[in-house]
Amino acid sequence: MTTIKDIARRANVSDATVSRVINNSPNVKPQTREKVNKAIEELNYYPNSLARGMRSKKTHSIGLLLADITNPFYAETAKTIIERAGNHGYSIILCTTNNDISEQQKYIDVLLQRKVDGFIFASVHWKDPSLSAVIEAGLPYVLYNRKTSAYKRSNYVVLDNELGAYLAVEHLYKLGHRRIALIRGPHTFSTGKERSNGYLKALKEFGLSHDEKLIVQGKYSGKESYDSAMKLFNSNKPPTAIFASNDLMALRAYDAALFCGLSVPRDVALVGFDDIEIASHRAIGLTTVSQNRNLMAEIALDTLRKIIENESPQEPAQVVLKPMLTVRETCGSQMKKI
Amino acid sequence: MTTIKDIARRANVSDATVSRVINNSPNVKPQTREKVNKAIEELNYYPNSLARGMRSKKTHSIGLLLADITNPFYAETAKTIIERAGNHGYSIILCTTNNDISEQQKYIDVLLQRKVDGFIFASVHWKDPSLSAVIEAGLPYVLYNRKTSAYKRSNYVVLDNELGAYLAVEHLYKLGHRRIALIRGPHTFSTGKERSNGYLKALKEFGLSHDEKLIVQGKYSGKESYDSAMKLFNSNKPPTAIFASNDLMALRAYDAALFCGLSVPRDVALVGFDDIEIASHRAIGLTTVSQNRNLMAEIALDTLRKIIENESPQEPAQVVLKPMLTVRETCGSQMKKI
DNA sequence: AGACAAAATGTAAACGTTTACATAATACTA
DNA sequence: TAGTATTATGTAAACGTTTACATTTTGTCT
Repeated sequence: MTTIKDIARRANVSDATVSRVINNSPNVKPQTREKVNKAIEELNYYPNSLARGMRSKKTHSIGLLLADITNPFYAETAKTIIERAGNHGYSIILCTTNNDISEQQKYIDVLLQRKVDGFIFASVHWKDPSLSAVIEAGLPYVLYNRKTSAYKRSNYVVLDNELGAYLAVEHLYKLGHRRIALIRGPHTFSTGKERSNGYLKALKEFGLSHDEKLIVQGKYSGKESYDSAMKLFNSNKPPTAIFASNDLMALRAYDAALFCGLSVPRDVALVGFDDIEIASHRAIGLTTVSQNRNLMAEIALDTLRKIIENESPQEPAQVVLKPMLTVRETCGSQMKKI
Repeated sequence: MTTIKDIARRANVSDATVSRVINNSPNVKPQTREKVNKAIEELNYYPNSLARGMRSKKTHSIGLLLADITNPFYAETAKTIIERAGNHGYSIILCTTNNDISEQQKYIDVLLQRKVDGFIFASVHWKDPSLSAVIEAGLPYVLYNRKTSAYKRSNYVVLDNELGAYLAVEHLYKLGHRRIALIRGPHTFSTGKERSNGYLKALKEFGLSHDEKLIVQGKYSGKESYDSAMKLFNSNKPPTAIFASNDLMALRAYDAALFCGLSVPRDVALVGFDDIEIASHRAIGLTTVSQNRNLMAEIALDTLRKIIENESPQEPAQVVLKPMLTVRETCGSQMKKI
């Protein structure tokens, strides 16, 4: 391993000067800089991040905690974050929690040991004690997509989920649907809760009765939503439309509908949430609540970077983005006459 | 920050003893161990990974380089790797290269500075000089999915892509198809090349003429495959079946077919490669070459871990897994009579 | 040319561990 | 019980940087 000392010896300067060159310190004679760079080149030297971090208390690494990287929503936002971080000299340590708080806790501990400069969470629960370790350590963090009740002064960037859900149901209502079901996401997450709220709000506003039979459970990934949709279709008064709390769930419902021999949208209309890539495929054509994912991820990263680099304990950045409805084929323009 | 010294003082032992406790060294009196653990508990101490890595030359971190995390194939394998690594005390630093060699080179440099214990690559090109830095540094690495010609003695775990493609074309042939097109992946990757080879081999074997007009270009992600499929459909002798080099490309072709008013599989049959999650959705039903992704990712990680932990420079581990064809709806069981 | 300010460089400590080696405590043997 | 082997603990150096401070060099002004 060639170290800063080797360079120093070769260039006939002190370690400190080499360090100055590496760090682009202004006060170094151009001639010296050149000498040092030459030695660096010749010996194929690159600095040791561990030693740097050890001394300077900055590792230029960020912990990113996601529920599930196979959910396209997270994959796409992670991509944005990783690339943007890389462009600014930060590396991303990626951890996936499977929505398990104790997993998250475990990863937070690991990342604290690794001395990350900050955290980005897209994995928090509404009740989530695990952030306390981060806060005690005094490390900056930003939440995206999901908020938590545990720390009101968190930095976050989220969507107006209630509005999104409202728009979805409104659309269905205007198409003539009156029996609109909800496959709700887990209420242990702000997204699940808020989207359910938006659904209920719309029902009330349009004078539709709140029928508990039309509300079924789902998880954001996995097969549960499929079974829940089946339950809806097999009930004695099935819905004419379904709003699902995310696209993955909507796709499961779609799958279940096809299994039941139902046609979408003729027999049942479908709206999802997230606008993942596949939603726009012509074989799917999922109507969905869309959000500017890139923007969300960008804001999350930039906010964190600003906090890390300024160290200024300003007011928490709390951004709420507005969703819009992207209309495709799964709702049709007419509802089936019953 | 509470350090090992604080613990030592509190427990009335030396730093070395604390270190021994932390590292589960055998030679420490149970009573002492308890004393130390108590102090650790009380002061809420956790060791500093940077300092550890600095001294012990092991960071328990692994660099994972992928082309594109939004491709479900990579997302799913990454998930497996991240989780499995976490279970063994390793953290994953994730980098995405967008199939750009210079990006890859850049990330390799960063990861070398960060003193990762090893690399996992699913991003290598067939001609790929960027690994040389890893090899010079003497760090272990494992390739998965793609091989490279640059280093014959690399550890890798890949699929028998040629066989996979052959199976796909064979299936189409047996269904009666004689004009079978290929949307080929970039030949700058082993996967693209090998899958094309399998296609050609099958053509030859079944006595089908090799028609260059039936072979079009695609990239593994992005819209290019859509345009290429359009070209096929708009030609004066369109194919009755298409084999695409991965599922994402097959989905693009599917989309293009629908845009052209073609029915799948009545007007055109479709086979993909990878068997990503959405392929099994009933609205899609993509026939595809499937592989045991979990297995591939598991082997990749376990192989790397073994090398890291044994340090033994054995024979390179070179694993080739066998694919199988998963038949769904996009081929039908009959071809259209022309 | 001399005095002073500014710029460039050097020195050495510090960051928080692990580890080779030395030493002390304990257990075992005859 | 003395002598020895074994186990437990301590000491101090080392890992490769950065940085506060000290020192030297260079430049500016009269």
